[in-house]
Amino acid sequence: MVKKTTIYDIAEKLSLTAATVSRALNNNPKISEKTRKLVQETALAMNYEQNTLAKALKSGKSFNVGVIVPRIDSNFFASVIRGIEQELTPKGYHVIICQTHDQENQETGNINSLLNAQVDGILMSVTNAKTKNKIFDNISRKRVPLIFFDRKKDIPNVSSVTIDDFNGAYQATQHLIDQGCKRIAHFSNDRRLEIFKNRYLGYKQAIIDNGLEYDESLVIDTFSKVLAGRESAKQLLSLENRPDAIFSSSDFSALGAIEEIKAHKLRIPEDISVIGFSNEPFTRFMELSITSVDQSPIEMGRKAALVFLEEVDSKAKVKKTQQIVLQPELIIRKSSLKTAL
Amino acid sequence: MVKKTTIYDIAEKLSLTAATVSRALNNNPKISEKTRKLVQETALAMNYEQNTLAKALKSGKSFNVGVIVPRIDSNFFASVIRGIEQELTPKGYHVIICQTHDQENQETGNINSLLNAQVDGILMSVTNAKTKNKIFDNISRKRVPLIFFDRKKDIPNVSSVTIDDFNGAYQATQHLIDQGCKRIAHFSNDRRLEIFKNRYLGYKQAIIDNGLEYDESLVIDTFSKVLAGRESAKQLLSLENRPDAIFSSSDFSALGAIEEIKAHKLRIPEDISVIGFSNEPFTRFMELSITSVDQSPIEMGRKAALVFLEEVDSKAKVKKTQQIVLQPELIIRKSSLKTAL
DNA sequence: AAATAAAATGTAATCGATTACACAATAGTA
DNA sequence: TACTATTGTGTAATCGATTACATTTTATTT
Repeated sequence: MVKKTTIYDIAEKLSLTAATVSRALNNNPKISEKTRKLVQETALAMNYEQNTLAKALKSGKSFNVGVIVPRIDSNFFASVIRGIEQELTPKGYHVIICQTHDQENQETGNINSLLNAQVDGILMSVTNAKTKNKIFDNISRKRVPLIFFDRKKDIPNVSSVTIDDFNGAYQATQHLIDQGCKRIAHFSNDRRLEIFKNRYLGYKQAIIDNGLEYDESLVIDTFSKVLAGRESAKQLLSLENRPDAIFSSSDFSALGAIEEIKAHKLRIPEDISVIGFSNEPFTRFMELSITSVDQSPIEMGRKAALVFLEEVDSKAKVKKTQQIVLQPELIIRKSSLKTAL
Repeated sequence: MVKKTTIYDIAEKLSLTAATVSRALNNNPKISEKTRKLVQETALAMNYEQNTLAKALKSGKSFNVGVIVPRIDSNFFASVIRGIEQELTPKGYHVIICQTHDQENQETGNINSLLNAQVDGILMSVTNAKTKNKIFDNISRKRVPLIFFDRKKDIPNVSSVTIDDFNGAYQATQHLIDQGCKRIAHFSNDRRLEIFKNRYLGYKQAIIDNGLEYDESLVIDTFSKVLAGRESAKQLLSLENRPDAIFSSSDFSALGAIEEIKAHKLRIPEDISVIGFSNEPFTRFMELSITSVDQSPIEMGRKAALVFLEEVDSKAKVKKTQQIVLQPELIIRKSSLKTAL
């Protein structure tokens, strides 16, 4: 291991003290311009690089930020992370990414690991399961800023950046109605999570506002998986009065539904229209492109990062909690468009 | 900020010294069973948690490992990362993920950031561009283990985990020939990267071994993008003697080719067969599922992590460099299968 | 020139954990 | 009992950077 240059080495070379060198490098005002320049040039010449660990130990900051997501191989979460990076990297933070794979114990483990690694903050999207609040108490006890994005929990004093799922769902459902659909089914998911609850509520409200009949049997609880979507579609297609549209809370289950509908030799969108949620890239790639609700993930990540930056540098005793809500956009494609544009 | 429990707090409470507490917690043999138990119980009761920064400062290790990939929103890289996590997380390491977005300056910046953050190792897949070796000298000068996966560079003393791209390409091409294809085109990419060079060579060898004519004009340099694939396919379809198959070095450009072929009202695989590379999930999802070469990314990640673990703990003066090569698997789907199974 | 203010630098403690070395307590032996 | 091993703890330095406080040097004022 090659010995790295420290401020002591620089100090010795210039017959100064480490304190002076430290101040010169940090542009402390009470250092002469001459010394500052001399030190900085010498540091450069000696290939000096600050030991971030020492700095972190002293300052109590690690300049690491933890991001916990259900998975990274979804375009949505990858894009949120991209947005977070865009704001945080320039500020010197590093983003440590952890995946929960939607498992509660993984979530708890991730949080513990991150806290143990002294992260300066945690930005997360919670898992499907209803996690015990104990671990979150742990975070707040340590005064580590916690910011939820997309999938939040209602915890006092925790900020969040979400989209208006209700409105996204309402728009999608309204579009289906405008296209002439009368019996619109909905693929829901764990409604203990606000995102799924709100998508369900937006769907229901649009049905009611348009004077259509709200039929509980057309609401199916399923998962964000292609196979789950197939199963749920099969269930719907076996109804004696089958639906003429499906609004899914997930692109993946929407895809499964499309596969199943095709397997039944029904036409999309003529016989059954389909809309997904998240605007995953494949919805655009498909031969039969899928209408979906875009959640502006980059924007979401950036906003979450900005909230973190505010909180982490805040000395305020009373934290002002923010609940930012972004507006989603319906991207209309073939799977729901009966009339050519 | 709530004051965290330190070993000094425990020491004071038990009228011991920090040294004893430290040893007791680390199961140092020269501590009495009684003291060890007492200390550990007290630590538990006081909610003691080790300050990893202090430990890292002292040991010179950060227990952070950097992983650099072109992008995380590709199933392949996300899966490699998953494999790395599987091996490293249980050993107490944290994985810091950085994306280059295939840009050389980002790559250099990422490496610098990671080195600055004192990572204990860097696992990476290099960018397309031919990066100057200077930055890599930097890594080796610091004695930070560097392991390449998938996209490597030939640098002395650097281990790598790759797949046998030559063989994967050979298998794919052979399969096309077995299906009766005679004029097989190839979408290549930056052949300064070994993966693309080897896929090209495997393709070429299979053509030659089967006594077919190797036609340079059927090899197109393109990019791993849907649009790039469309453009390249358009180029091929305008040839007077157009190909009857395309073996693409990327699933994304294969998808683009399929779109273009369909736009020309040609049938797949009857008129033109298509094979991709990487086995991205969408290749399975498509209505017209795409034959592709699976690279066992999880396995690749795990292997790379194991190599890292060996190197990081090795006190050996002479590093034994490993070049691990995994075997790919051809996944045959509709886009190339003319005869039903 | 003397007195005072301002600027630059040095001293030393601190962050929390680890560990070589020193020393004390206990056990074992003659 | 006295003497040597053995085992368990304590002391204090260390990792590298930061910073309150003390001290010295330089600049300004009268």
